[in-house]
Amino acid sequence: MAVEQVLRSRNVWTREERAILEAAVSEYRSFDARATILRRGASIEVATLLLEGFVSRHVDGRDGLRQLVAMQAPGDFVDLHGYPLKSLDHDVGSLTPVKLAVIPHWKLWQIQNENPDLARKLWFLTVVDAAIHRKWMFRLGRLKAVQRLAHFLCETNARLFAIGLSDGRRFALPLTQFDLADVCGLTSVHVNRVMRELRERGLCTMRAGSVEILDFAGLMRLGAFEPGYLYLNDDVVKRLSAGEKMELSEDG
Amino acid sequence: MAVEQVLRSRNVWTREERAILEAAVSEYRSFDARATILRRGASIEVATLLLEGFVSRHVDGRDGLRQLVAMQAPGDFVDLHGYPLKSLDHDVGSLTPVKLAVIPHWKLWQIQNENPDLARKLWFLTVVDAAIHRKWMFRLGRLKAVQRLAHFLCETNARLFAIGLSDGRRFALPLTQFDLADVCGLTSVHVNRVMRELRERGLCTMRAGSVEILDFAGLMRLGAFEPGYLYLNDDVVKRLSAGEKMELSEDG
DNA sequence: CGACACGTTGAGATATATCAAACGTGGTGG
DNA sequence: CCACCACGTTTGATATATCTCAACGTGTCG
Repeated sequence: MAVEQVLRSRNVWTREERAILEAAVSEYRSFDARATILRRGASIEVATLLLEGFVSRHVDGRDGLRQLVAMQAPGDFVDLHGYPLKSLDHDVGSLTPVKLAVIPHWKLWQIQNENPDLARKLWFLTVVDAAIHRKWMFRLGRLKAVQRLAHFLCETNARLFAIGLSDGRRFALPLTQFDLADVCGLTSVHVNRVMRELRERGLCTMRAGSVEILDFAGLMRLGAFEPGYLYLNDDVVKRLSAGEKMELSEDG
Repeated sequence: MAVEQVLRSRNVWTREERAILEAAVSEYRSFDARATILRRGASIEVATLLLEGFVSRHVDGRDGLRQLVAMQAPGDFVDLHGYPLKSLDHDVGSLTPVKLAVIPHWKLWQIQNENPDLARKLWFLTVVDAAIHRKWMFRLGRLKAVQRLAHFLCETNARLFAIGLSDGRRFALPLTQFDLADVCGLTSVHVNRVMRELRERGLCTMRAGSVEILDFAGLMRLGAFEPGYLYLNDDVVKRLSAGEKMELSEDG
């Protein structure tokens, strides 16, 4: 059912693998918006697949300093890093109401023993996370505020496009300007001014949790965005730059 | 020989696992300082273990913008992410003269099939990298310049201590102020002023590639450094905070 | 209607970048 | 041995990006 469905979006799983993963689910969970799903340091024994909604992974300092280190969309595992690590170094929280599927680590261990091919795909997902982390470091360390926002919006558009949650130009993004600030290492006040600049330059608007990209090429140029690091399928990238709407394939 | 040796430092490998990894080495390589080891986008078929020297992993933008995303020390794999990814999203270069051991991906594949326990330890290494990436994001996004340097120096001290390359207070760090700037998302001019501040506050000095931490507790406090995200052994962390010199164990 | 969360704007403060120059210092060639 | 150069460090003056503090607007929900 739901798991099978959500795993179709990315083109990485075979039908058989989707079935194995679905069979490994021990439990389904739901959370309200803005709930804490996992607290840093807690030891964990399950992996969590996001079925619906958006999840944030963030590092908190004292003084209420918060840095988002990842935003997860449906089809993503939110804490797969916890399988080799045993406990997480950061917090996980819901941005919207979410539905999750829970897979116990011991079932992943079983999968690892019986199906190394599938194991390597799970490993792959965690290193793609790491690749995205690296781009975020570049963004935080070397881009100006307006470029950081531009880059993040391009990235989000591409990722959501790949799972059918963006048509290539518009998508729902349930983040406040405070959240965007925590993504980009800025204050919410400055995010507000930068969003105005993006609007005035005719690149992009965001109102009521809904993003519309008016000039994707211009936004990509401004944010120095190149999608390679997302490790999406070539055809997705092509359709995205062509502005076509993505069709979900029936099998991988 | 060399591989066996360098893998002893971290306490993660059993003697047998070290032997398996050593047997998987197909080749040894050396590079001069400041050489390019791997270029972004190149497809790769081998994993590389660093035996001697320091390696940088960095993302380059146009305009010569560079952001270091990791610094690797002996015992680290420099491109293990490339095994699931097939091609890397970033560049790898030597900071000093380096010696490397090369393990073909097909041997890792063999290991993955025959030894899932060892496979999970390799996976573990890549997700520890990701955990460090996340802390670097926090550093870049939410800490001030002086805190970023303080945090990086604490981190480096801890990591080098764990492999016997720091006595807990002093270590060789072959980075210029330009490199430190690329680590911390700053300019080299500002790094210079911040290093002076650290010196004047009696926290830390760095001359001729050699770091001396004068007040580790103070430096940790300033940089909000907590070593949990490094996933070091508890006893290493204890000895580090106690200021003891680390002994290398004979077996893991 | 009031309370609350979020967005918007302004004025002024501060951290960091930029540009420019001088200063070691170790190596190299004459 | 000196002259010179390449490279990294140090310092100063000024520019700019971003933050901070404060206020006000706007929509939603009970």
